Amino acid sequence: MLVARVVPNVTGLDKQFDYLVPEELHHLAALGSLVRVSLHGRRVGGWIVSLGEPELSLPVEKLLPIAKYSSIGPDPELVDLARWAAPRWGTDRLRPFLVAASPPTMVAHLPAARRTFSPTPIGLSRETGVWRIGPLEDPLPLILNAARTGPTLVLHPSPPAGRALASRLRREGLTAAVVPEEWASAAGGVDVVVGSRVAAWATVPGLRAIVMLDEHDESYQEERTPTWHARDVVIERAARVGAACMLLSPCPTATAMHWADGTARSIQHTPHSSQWPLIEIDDRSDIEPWKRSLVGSSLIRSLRDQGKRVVCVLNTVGRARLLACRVCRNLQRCERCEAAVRQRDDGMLECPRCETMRPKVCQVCGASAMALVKPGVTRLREELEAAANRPVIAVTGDSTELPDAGVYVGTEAVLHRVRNVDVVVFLDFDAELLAPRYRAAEQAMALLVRAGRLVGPRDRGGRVIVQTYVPNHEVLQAALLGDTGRLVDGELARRRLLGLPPFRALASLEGVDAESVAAATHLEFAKTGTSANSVLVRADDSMTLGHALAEAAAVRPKNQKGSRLRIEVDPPRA
DNA sequence: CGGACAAGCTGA
DNA sequence: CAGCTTGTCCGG
Repeated sequence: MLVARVVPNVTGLDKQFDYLVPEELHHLAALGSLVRVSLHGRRVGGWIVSLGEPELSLPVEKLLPIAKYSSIGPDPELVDLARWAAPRWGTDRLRPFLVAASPPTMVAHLPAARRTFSPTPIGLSRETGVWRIGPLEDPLPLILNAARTGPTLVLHPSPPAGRALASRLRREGLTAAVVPEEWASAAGGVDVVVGSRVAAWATVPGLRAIVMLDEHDESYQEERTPTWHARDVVIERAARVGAACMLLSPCPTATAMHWADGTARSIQHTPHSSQWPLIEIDDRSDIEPWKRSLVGSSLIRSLRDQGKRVVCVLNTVGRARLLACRVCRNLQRCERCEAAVRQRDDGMLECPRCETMRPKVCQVCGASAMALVKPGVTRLREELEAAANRPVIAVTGDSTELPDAGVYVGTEAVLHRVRNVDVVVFLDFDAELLAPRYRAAEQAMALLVRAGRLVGPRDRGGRVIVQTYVPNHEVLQAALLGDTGRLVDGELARRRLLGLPPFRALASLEGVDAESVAAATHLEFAKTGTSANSVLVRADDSMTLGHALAEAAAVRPKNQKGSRLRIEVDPPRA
């Protein structure tokens, strides 16, 4: 009697069930296999997560047989990795991780291996670590080196760029598979498996090396809970199978650098003067604050250079985030809750806290002439157009097809939407540098890197202009000199002092019973903001944190309707 | 999640 | 009290 424990592929059902493996499936059923089982009278899909279970929850004669074998599933190594990842990100569910590790469509047979290199027995441990490379530097040589030692997994933050990389590797004579589309080919065996975040879970037989490109990129973290991060997954995975793990980035995160320090692995530096774009700091600190406009003189020069394509970045949406009455000079606030109101695209004033709306009329004197103290993208577009003497396009998150123009303005999403750019201008970079988020500095640095790549090398005229009131900020100085290494020591010292990651672990809880669940963990926690629905929990390490959260969330009193609890471990915006 | 079943509400 | 809605429980 062979018994299999199955995780059903059903959301909201975090239980595992035992089934008998029929005789005719003995040769097929493996750890990770995708099967169909009948559960409570319906047929559902699921994964075999263990076989020959010694302690059954029910007597064998009560077990149902597995109804059907569906597909080859994740390698057993990845089922184990999922068991590690679940508590790491505060859950007891394996399902989200098994989904990530599974083929998108059923796979009956694996294709034969196609490898051009025979795996060598030599270890690659000396390659393991963080590689700081220039933003404009080609990572291909590093990838080829890794691939020469055996099957290699390459992670790229953007799926299209990952596919392009796979084509380049094929042109170099290597076999490559892009996951999840070519999951079966990857599982059959190729030289290089390429993919984005979810590729951290790809089945790669004989894995020898993992190369993560742009480790700093935030798309490596899953937005839905569990909020797993591909960087932490590949570090653990590489350690488990004895593969090399190379994290590449022009601006590695403090977490990556701490890992490199802690495991005593080498951090490689490469020279990169020519691989840094030209960054120009527009110091605005000598301008009287009440006279300031976000359209500075350096920006105006670029706008009037009709041959240049210019992208302006401002992270304020709508017409304005802060307004003052031109007559009585009072700052405009919500008549109900007193929060400062913002002006929407349609001109209405809206409270960002309680959503109360009113027309553009001063709540003190009734005048309707307003000064836009903190203007948004919509207003800036008009101002830029007047200064540029040519059309300016506002790029919002949802605008689909972009009209062709010489000048664009938008939130940082504009950096993902526009191509062939000569100049990127950050209108209010201090909002990024000084944002009240513990990762603000590295996030600001990552923005400069993205902008730098968009405009290309300095000898082709590419330029990034940064308008700021804090020109000596260490992020700006590091960017100016093309040396992000100098940032890390200070950043790590600050994080250690404040008890922040990577030295301690954080999770944010959101929902009506956030506070009671936080209390049940017996960990340190604090309310964030004004609402009791949102708390931040802290522990000495992420496993302690995750286990405590998974336990507390599992036993929480099943509250009435709408008691959704969102657990975000390693919250990116905290 | 989704089916089963029980308890609660409504209208004649 | 039939006929319907709403809530709670449970699955191998």
